[in-house]
Amino acid sequence: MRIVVAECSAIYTGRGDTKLGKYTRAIIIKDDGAISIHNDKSNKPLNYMGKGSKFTETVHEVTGELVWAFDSRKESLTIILHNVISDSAFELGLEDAGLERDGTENHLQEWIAAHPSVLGEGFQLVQREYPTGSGPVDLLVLDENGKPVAVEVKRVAMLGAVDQASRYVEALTNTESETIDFSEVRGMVAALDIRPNTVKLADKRGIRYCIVPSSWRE
Amino acid sequence: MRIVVAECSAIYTGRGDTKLGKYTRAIIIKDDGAISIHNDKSNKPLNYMGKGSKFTETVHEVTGELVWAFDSRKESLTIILHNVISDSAFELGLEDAGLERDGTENHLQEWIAAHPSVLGEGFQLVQREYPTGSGPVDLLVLDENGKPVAVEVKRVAMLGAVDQASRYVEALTNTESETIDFSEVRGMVAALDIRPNTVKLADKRGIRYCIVPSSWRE
DNA sequence: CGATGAGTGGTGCCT
DNA sequence: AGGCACCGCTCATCG
Repeated sequence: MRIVVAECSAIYTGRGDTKLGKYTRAIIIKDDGAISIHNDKSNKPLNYMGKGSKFTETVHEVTGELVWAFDSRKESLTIILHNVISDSAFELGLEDAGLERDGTENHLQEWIAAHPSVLGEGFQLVQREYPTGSGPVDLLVLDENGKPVAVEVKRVAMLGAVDQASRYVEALTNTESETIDFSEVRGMVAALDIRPNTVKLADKRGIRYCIVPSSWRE
Repeated sequence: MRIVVAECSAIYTGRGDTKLGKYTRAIIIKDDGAISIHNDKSNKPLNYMGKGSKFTETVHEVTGELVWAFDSRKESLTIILHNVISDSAFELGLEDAGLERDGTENHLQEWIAAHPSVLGEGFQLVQREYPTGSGPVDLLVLDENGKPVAVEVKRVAMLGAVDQASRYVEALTNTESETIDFSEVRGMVAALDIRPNTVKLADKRGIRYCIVPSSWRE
């Protein structure tokens, strides 16, 4: 990892276009080729480029300043180094095992699949990631009457979760299946937290919802 | 900006839970209080904490290692410094003007507002960011027959864009207004690029769509 | 402070 | 490689 502190400017073109005026910033170049420009605020870099870009260093003909260009297939980032203040490198190694996550939506989905009764008395799991014409739904379950319910799982449910559930119901209705009658399929949102506006929208759409107790991991 | 290179471990609890095993990494502490832990791959930090967390430094009773704790209302990040390799600070200043963007969705929205005929012959702008009961819609326009159309603007439209348009139509239908009759309001997606599945969903929902020519900025 | 949506979102999974 | 949805998304904005 190389860290260059310099007064610099930058221009990016690609998915969008951005310009960065002259100021002192830190430029971080990682061993895998990823590069980012940081000021002294927030975690996100101002400009960046993923690994795999082609690096070329040139010297500006007139000013004599260093110009760094990072080019990939569809994007390019050009940095002008007006004044380099510091340039240091550190050997971190590349075998970092990285982050272990727990309590993700995927874990929550697994847990609900194993405990379908939290969704309602007598609910039974049919399948996780059940395919619909509009992407797979997190859980397909049968309610106490044996009617299918498409369940969208979220840690925090907002409006988009109800939209997703609605879309799955829309896609499943009129679906032909040998084992399940989808003519009366309904939608449901299961989450650790559901926002009030989201509840309102769910009610309006006839989408049910279920709050999973926050102690679910025990 | 302070950069500490150290062999470290970390534990995060909050929105999820993560663990970071012992390895050499760079810890970046910015002047606004944001902190992030980086290995030598990719631009994204492994762990991080936004500005405004409370920092406390303690010494582990048994091992004598430094322990850094960053706590905010709902989250906490604890870093154990097993071995500090380097510790340096740079003065970058806090007046950075930051990034100037161009070609954003907002610019596209402005442009369409100024050129409503790209949406269709005889279309007229009513208002940008028109409030609905479900968030403001990007553009409210009148079609060639004077009927209202709620337009969701995207650079690249995917399924969610159709969901948003649907939600605005749903919220506007039955809306009382002195100047506009919303009983027949329709939805529309305007974008530089619309994915095939998104077109299919729009057709099914009766949401119109419009592809803005990529030369729009000229 | 919560609510909502943009972003050069990134990243992983599946077709 | 493209489509699609999750992420401790982060961040700005607006109420």
